[in-house]
Amino acid sequence: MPAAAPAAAPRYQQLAERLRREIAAGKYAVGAMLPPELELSGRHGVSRHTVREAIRRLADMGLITRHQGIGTRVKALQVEPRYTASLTDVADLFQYTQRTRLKVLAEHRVRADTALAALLRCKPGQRWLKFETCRYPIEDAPPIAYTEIYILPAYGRIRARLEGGGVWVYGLIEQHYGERIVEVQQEIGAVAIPARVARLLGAKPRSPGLHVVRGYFGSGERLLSVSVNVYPAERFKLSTHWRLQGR
Amino acid sequence: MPAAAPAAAPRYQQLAERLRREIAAGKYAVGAMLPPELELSGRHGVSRHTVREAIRRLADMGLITRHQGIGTRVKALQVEPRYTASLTDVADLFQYTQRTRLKVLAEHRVRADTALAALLRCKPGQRWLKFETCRYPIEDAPPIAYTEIYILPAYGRIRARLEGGGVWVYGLIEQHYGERIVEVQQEIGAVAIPARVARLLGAKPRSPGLHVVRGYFGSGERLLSVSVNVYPAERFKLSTHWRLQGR
DNA sequence: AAGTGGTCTAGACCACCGA
DNA sequence: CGGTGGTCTAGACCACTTA
Repeated sequence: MPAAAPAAAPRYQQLAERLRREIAAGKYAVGAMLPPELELSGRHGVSRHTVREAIRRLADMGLITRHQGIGTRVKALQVEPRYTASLTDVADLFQYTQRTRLKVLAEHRVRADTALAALLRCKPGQRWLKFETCRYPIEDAPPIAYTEIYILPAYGRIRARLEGGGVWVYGLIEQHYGERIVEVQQEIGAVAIPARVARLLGAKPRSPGLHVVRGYFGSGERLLSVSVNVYPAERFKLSTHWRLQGR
Repeated sequence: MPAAAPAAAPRYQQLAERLRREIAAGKYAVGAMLPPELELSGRHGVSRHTVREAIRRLADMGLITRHQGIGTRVKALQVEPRYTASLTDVADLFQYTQRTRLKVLAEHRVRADTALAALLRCKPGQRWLKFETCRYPIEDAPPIAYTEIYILPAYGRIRARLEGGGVWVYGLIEQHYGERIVEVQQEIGAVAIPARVARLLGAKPRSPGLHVVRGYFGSGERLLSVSVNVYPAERFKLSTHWRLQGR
C-alpha cells in the first residue's frame, strides 16, 4: 500500500493559520477590526460556520476578542502561551499510588549552618527540628524513600502523630496549628545515593536516586517545613501534566 | 423601566450544565462513556450542533475526553484544582538560565517497538523521526543534556531548523505547522547515565542523571513530539513553585 | 460494516451595538 | 435602522475505531 497522502488540514485550521499569519505580519494592528464573518466567508469561499470555527481558534489563542454587535478586534499580534499544572491536594505531589507509613529513625534539634541554610533556603542560625525517616508502603516491602523532615520547633507537638499510615507533615501542621500551606517550592535533582542512605533503603550504594527538596510555606511566605527526599531510581517517578490555560 | 426578564440561557449551556450535574452526581463513572451525540440530540430535542457545543464546554472544563470513532469518555467528576503552578512558556520547563544551542548527532526513521511505545506512550508500530542531540550552552562548555527527540514524520521539514541557538522543537512545530501545543506531559526519574551517553556528555559512566521524558500534545490530545532527556546530576535541577489557588 | 466524533454547508432568527 | 456576532436547525460526507 502506498504511503497515505498527508491529509489536508481542515479548512477552518487553514483559515485560522492564514489569519494568524496576517495578524503576526502586521496586516491588522492591535485594536484593529478583523473583517466581519460574512465577508471572510465570501472572500475565502467557506461557510460562516467554518469561519467561526477558525475565529474561535484565534480567540482561544488570545489573539482576538469578539463582541456581539461590534466585531472582532485584534488583541495581540502573537500568542504568549501560558501553561498551568494543577493539584487537587498537595499529597498529589508525592504521587504514591498506595498508602504509606512513616518510620522515624532519629530526631535532632539543629541549627542551620551555611550549607543547610542554602539547602533549606533559610537563614543560617535558624533552629529546626529534624527527623530522619523512611517511608514504606503499607505492606511489607522495602522503603520508597528516605526523607529528612525539618519543621519549626514551634510545631514539635506533631512529633507524636508523625508515625503511622497516611500521614503527611504538612497535613499535621494544617490540622494542629491551623496554618494553611499556601505555597510549595519543589526542587528536583539526581544524586548518587550515599552509602548510609542506601543501607537504609536497601539500595546499592552510589546508585542513582531522585533528590527532591520541598519547602512548605504558610501565609506571609513563612517557611514552615522542609523535606529532603531520596527516592531510589527504580522505585519512583514523578509526573506532571501541563495544560494550556483556558481549556 | 421594569427589570428585564432574565433571558433564558442558550440551549447548549443548559445541556452542558445538565450533563455536568449528572456527571458530578455519579450517573456516569470516571471512564464511562457519555451517550453518543445523536442520542443526546434526540433525547433532548436539540440539533447535533447544539449537543456538540455543550460537549465542547465540558471538554474545555476537562471533564471529558473525545475520540473520533470511540466516543466521549468521562475523565473527571468535577473540576477543583487547589494548587497550581504556571509557566508563561513551555521553554520554562527547561529552565536553562542561558540560551542554548542544539547539535544533531544522528537521525533515524524508527518504528516503535513495545519498549519504545511504552516509553513514548504511543502505539507499537507508530512511525517516528528520531534525532539524537546534545544541548550546549552558547559559550564553549560541556553539554547540559543529551536529548532524543521524536517527531511525527509529517513534521520532518523542521529538521533544517533544528540546529542553532535558542531553538525548541515545540516552537518549530507551532511556527511551521500552525499546531498548538496544548498539553505537556512530563515524567521525571533518575538514571545511571549509560556509557555511550556519558561519553557524549563528558560525564562519568554510571554516574547519576536526571531522566526526563516529555510528551507534547496538540489539540485533540494528539501526540506530536516526545523528547527523552538525560541531564548530568551536577549540571541541572528542576524547580517548580506551587501556589494555593486564588493568590 | 456499523457507529463514533470531525468537518462543512445553507439557511434562519436573535441579541446587541452604534449611528 | 443596518450590521455585527451568538445561537440554532437539518442535513451531508468524512475519518477513525472496533468488530
